[in-house]
Amino acid sequence: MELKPLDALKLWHDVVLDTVRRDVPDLSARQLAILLTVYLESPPHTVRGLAAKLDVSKPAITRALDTMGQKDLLKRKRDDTDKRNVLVQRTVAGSVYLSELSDTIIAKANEHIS
Amino acid sequence: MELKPLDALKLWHDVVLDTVRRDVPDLSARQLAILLTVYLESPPHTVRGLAAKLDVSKPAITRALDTMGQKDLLKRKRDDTDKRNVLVQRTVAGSVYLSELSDTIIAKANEHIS
DNA sequence: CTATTCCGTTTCGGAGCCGGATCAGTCTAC
DNA sequence: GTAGACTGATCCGGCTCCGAAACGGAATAG
Repeated sequence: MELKPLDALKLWHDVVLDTVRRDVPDLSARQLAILLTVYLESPPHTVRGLAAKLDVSKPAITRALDTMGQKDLLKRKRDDTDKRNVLVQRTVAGSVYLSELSDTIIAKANEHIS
Repeated sequence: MELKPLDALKLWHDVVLDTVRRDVPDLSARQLAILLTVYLESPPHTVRGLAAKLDVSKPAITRALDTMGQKDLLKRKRDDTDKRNVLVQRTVAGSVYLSELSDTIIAKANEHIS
């Protein structure tokens, strides 16, 4: 398998264009990074941990969790063992959203990679 | 070659995370879509054409050209044959930016696709 | 118990982006 | 030449997001 520079950009172009057009729900790069991190990396995920991993401020994470939580893509849960912590958890809607994104990527990839 | 759903998401995760961290210059999804369209699709590129292709308003394109022009990623040029039109053209800095993006995508892809 | 540290949230002023409506400039039909 | 169509840019009020600082609650050290 071989992914050439032009193919890589075309793939990115097609997927980004797709997400821009069907703007529901449109996530910022940060929000998407948070969503993907929570779904792909092993728990637990805390606000502080996510802020450190993405190298952004804590309020930015809190706000992203607010908006994505409102869209049911993610949910908060208090840590019972240490009630200062907030654990970020997955939802069904979030899984569906990423599943669709995955489908889009694969579909576009098949057009460019051979 | 085979790109599985999980691989696709991991690839997206790695690249998005990379772009979020090195935030200079951070482009919105729309801006990136414009940039990729101008560099990948055949000219000419007008404000109206880009607005139609991305399905966004004209002011959004004008503003995106302002900010990306300020960063030298893109430049405007009046159409000599029809002076109503503005032709969006490529720059060296824009090519470099996309080249680096391409490198990142390929590097991450090689970790996930086998 | 008290002081300190750590956590996530909220406040604050500021900056950026949004689309609808409108504008000035250009081209075209007649 | 004049009316109309069409271009990209600008104005406008509104909305979102930003990070630094301050906050309340929870855990920890002494």
